[in-house]
Amino acid sequence: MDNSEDEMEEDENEWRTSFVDSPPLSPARASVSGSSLNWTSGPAPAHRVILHFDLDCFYAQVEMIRNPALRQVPLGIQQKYIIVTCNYVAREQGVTKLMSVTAAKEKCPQLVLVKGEDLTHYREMSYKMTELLMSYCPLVERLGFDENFMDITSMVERRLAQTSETERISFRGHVYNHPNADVEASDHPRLALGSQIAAELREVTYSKLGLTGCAGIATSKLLAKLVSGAFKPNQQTSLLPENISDIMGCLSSIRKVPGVGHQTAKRLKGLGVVSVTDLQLFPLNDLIGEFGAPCAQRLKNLSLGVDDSPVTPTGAPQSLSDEDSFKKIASTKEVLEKIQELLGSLVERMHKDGRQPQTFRLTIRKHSATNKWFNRESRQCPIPNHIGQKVSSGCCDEAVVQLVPMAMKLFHKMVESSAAFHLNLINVCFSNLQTRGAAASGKGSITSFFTHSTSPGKTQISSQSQDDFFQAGGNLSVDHQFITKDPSQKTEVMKSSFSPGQALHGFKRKQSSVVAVKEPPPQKLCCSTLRSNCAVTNSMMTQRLPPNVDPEVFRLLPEEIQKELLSTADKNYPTNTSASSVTAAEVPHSTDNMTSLSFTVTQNVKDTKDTVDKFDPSDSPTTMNHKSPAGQSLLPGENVMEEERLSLPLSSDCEFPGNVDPKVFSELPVDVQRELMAEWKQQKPLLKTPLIRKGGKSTMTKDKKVAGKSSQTNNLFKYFKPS
DNA sequence: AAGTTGTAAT
DNA sequence: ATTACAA
Repeated sequence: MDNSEDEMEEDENEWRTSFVDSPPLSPARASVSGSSLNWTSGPAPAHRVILHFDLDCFYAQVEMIRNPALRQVPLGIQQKYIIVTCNYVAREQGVTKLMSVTAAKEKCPQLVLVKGEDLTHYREMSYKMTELLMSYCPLVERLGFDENFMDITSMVERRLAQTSETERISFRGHVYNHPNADVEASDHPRLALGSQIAAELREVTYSKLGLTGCAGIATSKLLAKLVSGAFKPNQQTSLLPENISDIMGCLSSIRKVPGVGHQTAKRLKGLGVVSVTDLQLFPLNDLIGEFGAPCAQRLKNLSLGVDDSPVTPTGAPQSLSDEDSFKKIASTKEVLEKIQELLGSLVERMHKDGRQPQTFRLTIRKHSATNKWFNRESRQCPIPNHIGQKVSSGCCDEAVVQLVPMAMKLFHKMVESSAAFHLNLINVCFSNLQTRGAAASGKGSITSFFTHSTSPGKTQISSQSQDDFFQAGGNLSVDHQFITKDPSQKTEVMKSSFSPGQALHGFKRKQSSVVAVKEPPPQKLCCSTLRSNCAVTNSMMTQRLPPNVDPEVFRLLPEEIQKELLSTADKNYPTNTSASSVTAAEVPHSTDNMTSLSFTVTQNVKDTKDTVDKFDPSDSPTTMNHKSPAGQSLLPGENVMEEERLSLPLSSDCEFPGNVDPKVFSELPVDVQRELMAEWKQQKPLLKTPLIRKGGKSTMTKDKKVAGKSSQTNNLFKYFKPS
């Protein structure tokens, strides 16, 4: 324990070096371009402030938003025979994650199950979360569907600079190992400000998306992640440097250290290393012998709570895959059918993404008595251009037809189909995703965004740019001037990746955030509050509300849900005014993925289905009434919405140029909307360089970004039956 | 471990 | 192409 001082010392140094060193690696190219940026010339932050966000029982939350009646019952999300997650009502009754369905039903006979094999809704909500965070600060890294890291160092520094000496800073939420709030926040002003930002972001995700979650605030990804789970659910915790050794020491085994998986743990065990302290004290040289220098050093550092890995913006996914597991597939015919089915939905998803896949991979899992888990084999091959084009251009059926034989070839490379075989799983995957489209390079105005929807291939906002977009001070316009292309870069062409109607996951917003905002935010009172730039005004939305929707109810919904409803209203509403809020039906199958996304309850719940049905949809007004999480009730956020409503011109006030899709328009950040409309009024385009850039770490390898977001069909309207 | 994705390193 | 790791 007397080496804890040393650890911290070391950590401090790590921060320094990492701050100096690492930015040039990833986001830094972006910064190179703006060599004159004030933030680069300003004092370098002493250390980073990293947030880790972790949404509460994510799949269950999404289902509870889709059907609020589920909020009051024990709910489990079922994939095959497993409860992958469950809500807190179920947890109180002893249900846990990854419990078998039978065990869960024993523990909790009234458990309501929702099938969760189709990840569409989860994926969509997940990207909304990431996008929302990105609208405040571009340095967001996803970890799975329900976690995000964020490097808010520059945001914190800015707030710190704005904070007067005499102002008293305090922590929000918990502080690890300081149960009585006996913390002198002024000793840790950056972390304290980080905790405030975290709290505001959690409020915003609740008000806009209806999602609750935990946050950890610390000086590295490792620590932020470790501390975020200290208080659950829906709470946040900060970790002070003097408590690093506490939190590391508390871990029951090295397996708890993020980055130490099953295999690593086994090898460590072979060396007699089982606890975190074992690893801390284990001779580095011996460790190197087993793992090699880089890995060994990293492991040792992790055990000491040292992690200088940067938050690497994730962007659009690098691969899309679809898979299914099953008891047994033993004939070529079944294989073919399964592959066909999987490809059907994968190709459709790929098409919506808009990029063109260049590599196809087939993965299988063979049944085997021993080592039942982790025997996946795969084969991959290039996709001929003409087939890839069919995928991205939407000739899905034709594409599938041509892909199936390719897949079967790969299959035969792995399985002697003359002999008997027994498969447990099949996975199909597109990777090497290429941004499609010819370019339209220097579209000066972002209006081009609508016409041929520029996709920010590797576009990366310079990291500092619009974080704190709405911070007070009103010096906002400053940032944007810097968003110029790096002349030294090849400044690749902005590629168009999707057509206006297309729905993609996405990061449209990324590029729009690059737009300059001429006027400072209307109010000063937003000083300490976060404001999102992606709002659609309430009034704008209510105008377009279908007649059977109670505006009152509608207004109470999270903003994103409202948008989603609106975006699908035209399609769904007229035909689909349907009735019951809960349909008890078996999820048909994956072909149904894209078409009917209606909520379903599985058969095994027939017994409890009545319980659910009892909840009249007309309850939704109350259930959906999001009050702020911790009962903090009316917060800055409310004012913000008010402000935005007041300050944003309504869509009806302004004629769109013919080539502009109002739907797309409505999804833009308010500021961009405002600006566009100003532009249209004056008919004089402002000069906005779309900015491309990239260069990230591995110059070439990553082609991130792209995509817009998907507004899937969905049946949320059924919760708004006119009462 | 179970299930369905995704990334990174080898 | 495969393994490891993560949620």
